[in-house]
Amino acid sequence: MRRKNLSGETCPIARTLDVIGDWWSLLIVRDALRGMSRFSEFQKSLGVSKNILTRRLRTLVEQGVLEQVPAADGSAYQDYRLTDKGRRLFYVLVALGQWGNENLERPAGQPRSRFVDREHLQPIQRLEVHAADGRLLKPGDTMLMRID
Amino acid sequence: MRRKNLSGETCPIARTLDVIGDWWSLLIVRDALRGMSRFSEFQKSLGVSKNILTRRLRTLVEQGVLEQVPAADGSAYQDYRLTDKGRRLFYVLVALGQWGNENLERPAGQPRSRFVDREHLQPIQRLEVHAADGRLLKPGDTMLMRID
DNA sequence: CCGTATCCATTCCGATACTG
DNA sequence: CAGTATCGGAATGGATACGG
Repeated sequence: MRRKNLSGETCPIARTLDVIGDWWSLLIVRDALRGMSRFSEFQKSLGVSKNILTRRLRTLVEQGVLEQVPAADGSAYQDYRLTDKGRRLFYVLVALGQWGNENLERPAGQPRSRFVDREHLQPIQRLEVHAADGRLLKPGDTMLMRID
Repeated sequence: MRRKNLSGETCPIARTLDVIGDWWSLLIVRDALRGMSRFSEFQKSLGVSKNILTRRLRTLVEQGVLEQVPAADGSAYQDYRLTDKGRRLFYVLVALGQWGNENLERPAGQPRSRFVDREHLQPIQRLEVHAADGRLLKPGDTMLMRID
């Protein structure tokens, strides 16, 4: 049988995973956040074959995460740009990157790497989760899922 | 050919995706954050077949996201508990959930759902990213990846 | 340079049947 | 209840060749 379709789930996490719950999609968004927009840039950065890059870009466009605009350099092709919706995946990527930096071994001799905002060159220090009453929530706090 | 192994990448996002960059893993962690620990609980919640649940649980244990402890109720089986490392995926799940709630359609008639901390019953209000100089970073700020 | 079209290998997922 | 074993179908990823 085929993989389950989560788009009808109540849980927003499940619905999100249905959209970008794969590997390449999030890495493409990462590169787009770093300013990449051309097919060849993504391909070079990811080392992925062209046919599957095509497929991923297409579904990201279909889902409104990316949009195609005529290339800025006047070439016959398209630029792939993040939509606002796609740009908001920023938080997801920061969370993934922070978890990796703090919880996974770096391969020997590899430096650390993280997002920096281009204007002020300030690296990201931390990610905070605030409750409705203003308190800061920590990973240890027991959670449940509430239906509003 | 087989899928690329990202565990040797410099980018922490890529390394993280190598560990939990699939569907079921993150949904299992979600349920574990909600307090689930038993095989049957996960299976019922996820609607996944038992053989693949077994596989996922095993790899999550291997990667140190879950650990097996003797069942609290004295039965012959195991409880699957989040390790600290696994518990820190909290931020990733909050980010995914927030993105889903704010950027995806809910299926018709479905209510909203989100994490609430069990003690104070406060729902999560927002997620913030702070730069090293204290400023708040927004999705629109252009980012680049810096190697430290 | 930017893709599309094939083809093949592998992996993944689900159903089912079985065990203690 | 908590798995394991096996099977088949589907989706995925990669190599490669081709076309605008």
